[in-house]
Formats: sequence, C-alpha cells, structure tokens
Amino acid sequence: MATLRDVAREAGVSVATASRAINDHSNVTGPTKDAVLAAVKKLNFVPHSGARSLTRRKTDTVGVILPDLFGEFFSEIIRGIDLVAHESGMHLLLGNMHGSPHETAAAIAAMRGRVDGLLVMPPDVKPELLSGYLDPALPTVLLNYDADSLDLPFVAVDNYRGAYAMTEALLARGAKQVVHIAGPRHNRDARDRQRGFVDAMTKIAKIKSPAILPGDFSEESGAQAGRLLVQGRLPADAVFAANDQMAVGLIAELAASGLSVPGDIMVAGFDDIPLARHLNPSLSTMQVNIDRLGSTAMMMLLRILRGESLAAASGTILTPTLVARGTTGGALGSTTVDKAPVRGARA
Amino acid sequence: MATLRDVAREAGVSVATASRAINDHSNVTGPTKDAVLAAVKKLNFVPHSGARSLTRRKTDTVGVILPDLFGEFFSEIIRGIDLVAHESGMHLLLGNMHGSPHETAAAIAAMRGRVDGLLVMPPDVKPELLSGYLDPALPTVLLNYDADSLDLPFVAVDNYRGAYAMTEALLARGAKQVVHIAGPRHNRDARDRQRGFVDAMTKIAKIKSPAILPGDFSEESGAQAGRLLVQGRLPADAVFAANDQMAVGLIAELAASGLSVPGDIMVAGFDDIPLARHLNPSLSTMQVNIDRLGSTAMMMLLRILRGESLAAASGTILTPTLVARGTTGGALGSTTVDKAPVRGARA
DNA sequence: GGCATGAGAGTAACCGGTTACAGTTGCAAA
DNA sequence: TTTGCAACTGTAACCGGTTACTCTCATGCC
Repeated sequence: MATLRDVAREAGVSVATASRAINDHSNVTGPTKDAVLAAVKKLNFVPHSGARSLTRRKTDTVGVILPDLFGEFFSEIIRGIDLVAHESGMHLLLGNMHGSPHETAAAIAAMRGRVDGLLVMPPDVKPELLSGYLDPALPTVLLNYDADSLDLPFVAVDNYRGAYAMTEALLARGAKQVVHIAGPRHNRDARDRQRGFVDAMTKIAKIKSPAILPGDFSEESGAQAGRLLVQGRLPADAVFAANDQMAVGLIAELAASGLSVPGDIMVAGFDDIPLARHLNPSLSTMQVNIDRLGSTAMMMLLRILRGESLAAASGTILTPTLVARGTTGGALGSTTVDKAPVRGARA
Repeated sequence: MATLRDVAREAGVSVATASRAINDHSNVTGPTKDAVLAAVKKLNFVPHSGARSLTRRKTDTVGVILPDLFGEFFSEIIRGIDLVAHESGMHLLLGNMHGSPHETAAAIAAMRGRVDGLLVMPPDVKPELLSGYLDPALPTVLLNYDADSLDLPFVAVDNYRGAYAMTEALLARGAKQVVHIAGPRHNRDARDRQRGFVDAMTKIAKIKSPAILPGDFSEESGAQAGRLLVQGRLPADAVFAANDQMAVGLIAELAASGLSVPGDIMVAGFDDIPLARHLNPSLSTMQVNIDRLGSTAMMMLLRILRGESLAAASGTILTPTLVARGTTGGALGSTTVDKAPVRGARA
C-alpha cells in the first residue's frame, strides 16, 4: 500500500507539500498540486486513517455500546444513529457488552483512541459502576438511561408515563383485573414500566397490590406467563406485558388454550416492534420511536463534539404514544393493517 | 488522559519498560513490573488503541459494509458476525453504502488504516466496479455475493436452488398458475430467485413465460402487486414473492380484497424473517439462516487473517431450506406457532 | 580474579500521517 | 542593485505507542 512518502517521491515534492495538496490547503499551487494529485491517482493512494487520526486527535468515529445486538430494537437504534452519523461523515464502531459488567468495562476501554465520542446503552448496569467505567474526557451520551445521578447527557423513554397511560387505557376499556407481565428485575426500563402499572392500578382502580407475573422480555417468558395465567386460573380480563415480545408469546399461548383475544381477555404490549401490527389480531402497544432514540442521541453527541456544550446532564425524554389496535378491541377491524411508512427494504 | 510516558515517569522507568510490563513481556521482573502496574492503576491509564495499531500494523477491527442498516436481515447478519468476532476479541466498524456506488467506494476507502479485514455485501454493485474499489492488500470476504469473476472468498445463499424448490413445492401442492413478484432489477439475489422460478415453471409445469410482477423487496411493493393481481384479474392460484416483506404486503392486500389465503390463493416468500411464523396464517418461505451468513463469513475472514490462506476464491454456499406453513396449507394448523429458539431479548 | 553469559532496562527509530517553523524564490518597490 | 514581502516548499518534530539494538551489571565457571 502506498504511503504519503511514496506519493511525495513520485511527485518530486516533500511529504509536507504532498499532505497539503491532498488536504486542499490554500498554499499549494496549480502545477505542484496537479503533480501530487496525479501521483495519488497513479499509486492509488488512500490516506491511512489510523495515522491521520493520531495527529489530528480526532477519529471521525463514534463508539456505540449496546447490551446486545439482537433484534429489531437494536437494529432500529443503529439505523437512527447511522442516519445522523452518516450525514456528518462519522463512522460507527460497535461494542457489545454481552451481558456482563466486566465485558462492559472492557468494551468501553477498548474504545479509547478509536473514537471521538461514545453512545452507551447500559440498561442493567448500576450508575455508580458505570461512571467508574467511563472516561470523563470522552464525550458520552447515554441511551435510554435516565442519568439522574450522573452528570451525563442522555436520551430516555418515559417508561413510567407510558405504562401508566396503557394501564389507564385498559381500565377505561372496562377491564377490572389487569395483570402485568414484568421484565427482568434488574432492568431499568422494566422497573419503570412496572411502577407505572402499579401506580395506575392503585390510583385509578384503587387496587392495592395488583397481580404481577415474572418475565424476562423474551417471547418464551411471555408464553410461560400465559400458561401460569390459564392453569392457575388467575382471574384476569386484561394483560399488560412489559414489552411486545412477551405479549407475542402470551397471545400464542392464550390462543392455544382456546381463549379469544380480545373477547375473553385483552392484551397490550410496549415498544411497538414492527411485528406488532402484523399480528392477528394486531397488538395494542405503546409506540416508542426507537430510531429517534438513536438519532437524537447522535445529534446530541455531535453538538458536544462541535463544542456547543449543552448544559451538563441535559437530557431528552421521548414520550411514547398509545397505539390502540385489535388486542384491546381497538377502533380498527382486526384484519386491517395500518399503513406503515415504506422504508428501504431488502431480501 | 494519561499516556505511556506518564506511566513510565510515575513508575520511574523508561517507556520501553513500561510498555513491556503492560504487555506482559517476559523480560520485566517483579518489582519493576509491579511499579509499572501500580502507576497504570494510579493514573488510570488505558492504552491508546489508535497509536498501538499504528505500530502493530493491526487494528483488531473488521470493517462491515452493508447496503443499508435497516431491518431484521441486517440485524441478524451483524449479530452473526459479532458472535464470532467477539470471541476473537475483534471489533466491528460499520460502513453503509447508502445505495450509491460512489458511497460504496467512499465507505471502502474510509476503512483503510482502520481495519484488518473487510466484510462486504454489495448486492447491487457490478463485479468490475467492485474490484476497482477494493484494496487487494486488505483481506476481504464477500457476503451474499457469488464472486464468479472476482478472485475473492465469499459466502452466498443458493437463491436459484431455493427459488426452484419453492416453485416446485407450490406446483406439487396443486397450483397451476403461479405468479412471481420479483425483487429489484439490479439486485443479484432477486435475479437469481427469478431465474429459479422461471426455470422451475418451464421445466416442471412446461409454461414458457410465467407471469412476473415487478417489486422492489419492500412491503408496499408487495401490496401493490396484490392490487394488480386483484384488479387486473390475473389468473393465479399461488404467488411466490421474492422475499418475505413483499409477501407480507401482498397478504394484507389480498385479505382486504376478501380473498382467503391459502383457500383462494397460496402465498410463499423467501428469507424466513422472524415475522413470517407469526403471521396468521403463518407464511411459508425458504429459510435462510441469516446469522450463519454473517458468522461463516467472519470465520473465513479470521482464517485468512491468521494466515491460513484458504484457496483463493474459495466460497461457501448456504442452501436455504423450505419451511411449509399456513399460507400454502402447510402441515401445521394455522394458529400453531412453531417454537423458536429463545434468544436474548429486550424491551 | 577474569571472563563468558544472560537477564533486565534504556535509547532511539519507526508506524504514517500533520503542521509549526524555517528557508527559498520571484517580483515590485525603493 | 538592494530590500521587503508574498507565496510556496521543505525540514523536522510530534501524535502515542512498539521493539530492534545496545548497554549494564550480576552471576557462574574456570
């Protein structure tokens, strides 16, 4: 691979001049510049970004650290981030915490010297721990993490209000016994959603300790909750699952037991994953614009990198909106598919 | 941020010794080594990967260049890649060609000096062009691209055989008039699938020029094809869409027109996206293990990087398997949901 | 005691760019 | 002709590590 020295030699100039010609500095003129550019073409020279970023002290790359890389949720987040990053000529370096705090620390450490800033989504890492991992010198925006205690900018979803609103809606539809399927115990989103549910039940329905079944956000755990519900003859006329995946598993299980949704029992989820509107009946859920979560965070990070220091610990909170569909006897007929915006698609 | 010199000064040794202590070289002893490690801890030193990769001439990063970052397909590919990459301590740098060949070239060029190898998926770039963009010195594995003309290792899906098999299956189920919804004209996968369909129709059903409707892999284009089918009164008792997304759009449109699937018309897709088995009736499709596409490619790349040069232009071809479900009157009842392996899930 | 041996540590070159600073050149003004 | 200035171009230091090579010094052996 050709280096800048090769180009300089070929063009008969010094490396400094070659560098300047390539980077469009004002002080390199016609003939000289042409010679350099000709050499570049001839040798097929491409600047070595690694070396360049070492002197420039900027990498044009942002690190994205997610708990996992599976599923539509992350795919959407990454898409949102990339949308904004690409516009600014930024690259994305992916990190994966694979569940363990140790891996999380390693992933963050590995980013040093590779990125200009960090986007981190640590749903099950405690704030104290997290702040120990993070490098205060590296601009960082937290994804889906309400940084009350940390002095970091963040973008979060108002899980509490969303859950409250959904529970309220179920009650308004006439449900008397709403059961909640919770998410992982250590997960912040899950806890906030559960709080929203409980508060709505106590405040609106005056039920002190509403029924809560355990779950872990997986489809299978939703199905398991369904079995508990049916076999345990838990009295319920509506179920609010802490996410859509579990709602999907639940519905399949209910159908297998001969229960009709929403006839015998209403079901609601959270997130509005693409699958939700394709179910039959389609799934009522709280819509979170997942890609906006990513793009908003990326925009904040860019602003910080540009030096427009936003107030420390400034945060953006996205409010989810309720989408009433078939599983709660929504306004639309169960076979109707609401039109989704068409996005770039592939095989 | 502390540098190696800071650590060396703090520990009272030279940078060379500090570097060796940190990297566990044999020739640094107890007390000296301890002093260095203590300094590391005290200063919170993390090696600067950028600088390190400059001298080491390796970055522990692979570049992944995809046509787009949307949807389950890419999410699954990335997951497959990450699975293998993570095991080997490799990082993923994402590049996006955003549709244009120019962007593709730019994305590839931007990788120089940042990565040790490249995973590229160029579904709509011509081989001649592609080889011009690629750096022959940078190990590269092609994703989902049969590199007949290029001397590059690749992992591909046997789209032709898959489409042939699906068409054959529809005919075996008694279909007489199978219509194909094609994918984008310039897309290789789409073309191969169309060829498979056409060949099966001519060889098995003896139909010279079977009906083909245009599409672009998007859900909306599937719906559009559905409208054409219904309004144009195209005689058809089965539709084979070039991918699942279009099948989904098609089915919604057929349902809206009061046609029953599979009663009036059978439907089949390609890819087996997670959504497929959740539809009602569930969608028959050709299952491509998308994550295996990614993990296989990553494993090949790792082998090349380790110097185990696999034969040039060696390729792996993954054969899709037919999954017969509800939309072709498959063996399973339409409400049954086949068990999917539970993977890490989240909100 | 003298010398070979080798472990441990230091010096400095290098990876491939960028850029501060210095040096050269040409031309107009004095 | 000399000087001043502008406009280029070159030299070399530097970014933050790694490592070949060199040097020192303690040890073992004759």
